[in-house]
Amino acid sequence: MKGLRQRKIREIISERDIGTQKALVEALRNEGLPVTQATISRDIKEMQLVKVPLEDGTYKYALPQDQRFNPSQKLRRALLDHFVSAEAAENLVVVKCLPGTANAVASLIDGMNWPEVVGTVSGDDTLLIVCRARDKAEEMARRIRGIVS
Amino acid sequence: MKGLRQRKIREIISERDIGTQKALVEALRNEGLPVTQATISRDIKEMQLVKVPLEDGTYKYALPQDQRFNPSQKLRRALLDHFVSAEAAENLVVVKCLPGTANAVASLIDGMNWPEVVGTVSGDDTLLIVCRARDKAEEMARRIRGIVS
DNA sequence: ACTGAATAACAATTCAAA
DNA sequence: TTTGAATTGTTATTCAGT
Repeated sequence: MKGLRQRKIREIISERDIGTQKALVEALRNEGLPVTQATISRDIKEMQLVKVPLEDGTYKYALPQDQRFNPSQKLRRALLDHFVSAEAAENLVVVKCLPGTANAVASLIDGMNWPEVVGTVSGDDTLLIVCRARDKAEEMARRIRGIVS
Repeated sequence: MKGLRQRKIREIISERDIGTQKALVEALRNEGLPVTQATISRDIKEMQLVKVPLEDGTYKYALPQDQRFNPSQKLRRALLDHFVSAEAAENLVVVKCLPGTANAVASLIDGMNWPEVVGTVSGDDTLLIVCRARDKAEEMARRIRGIVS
């Protein structure tokens, strides 16, 4: 339950402004995740969310900002959310993701500027990582799987 | 009182880990700034400080992270803390700062990569901004003064 | 406008349970 | 190990005073 809930929390606080844990409890209830404030408080601690005072005098919960700027953290989070599988085929890695998420993952991989990666191509739920050489593809597939495990 | 107190707050939370407003109240008391939690709460809101959950299970107050990474915000903060005066002289701007702070300010100005600036030289409480042309120096002095006003 | 005292609102933790 | 209920601790705001 916890993993799903925490992902949902990230989703909710990214989409709209949530100012209190009570508001977050209600938002989660509406998403079919009944939970109490005590649990949310623990989640916030674990996820290292912060309550940010806004210009307009209100507050909102937000993701820790260094994670927002750190490309490999972003990729890790994206993979944790969307990754299904990764397999090497010749000089390619075929990465399966949840429907509609392959593009997001691909652009994060692009953003890593890994030297062994020539580029990526993505569809709806699958993306290809084009590597410089066959042996690099195997290594890359392992790296991707390693990130989520 | 407020300006000084808020600067002191920034100083304190940068130096050591402060986990609650009560702890901050005490720290300020020790610095000769008697104040109550209510006021701290308002300062935190105004300064947009956040309470960050740390890896070790504790919490600490911290500066908003985008300010930490934003060079012009950093310069602005440094100037608010340390700036005394800025005057153009030929193609130079002579910037006076509080004792011992000129170096810090100079390196932040270097970091701005302003095209009209050739470089900076700094002593203990004075720094020179070397501009490409005389008319640029006047403009630069105005810009510096503008930042703090 | 700024502040403190009191209070309300909110968040973290304890304790017990599954 | 995870959770909720109750509790305690902490923080935001109200209200009054300067």
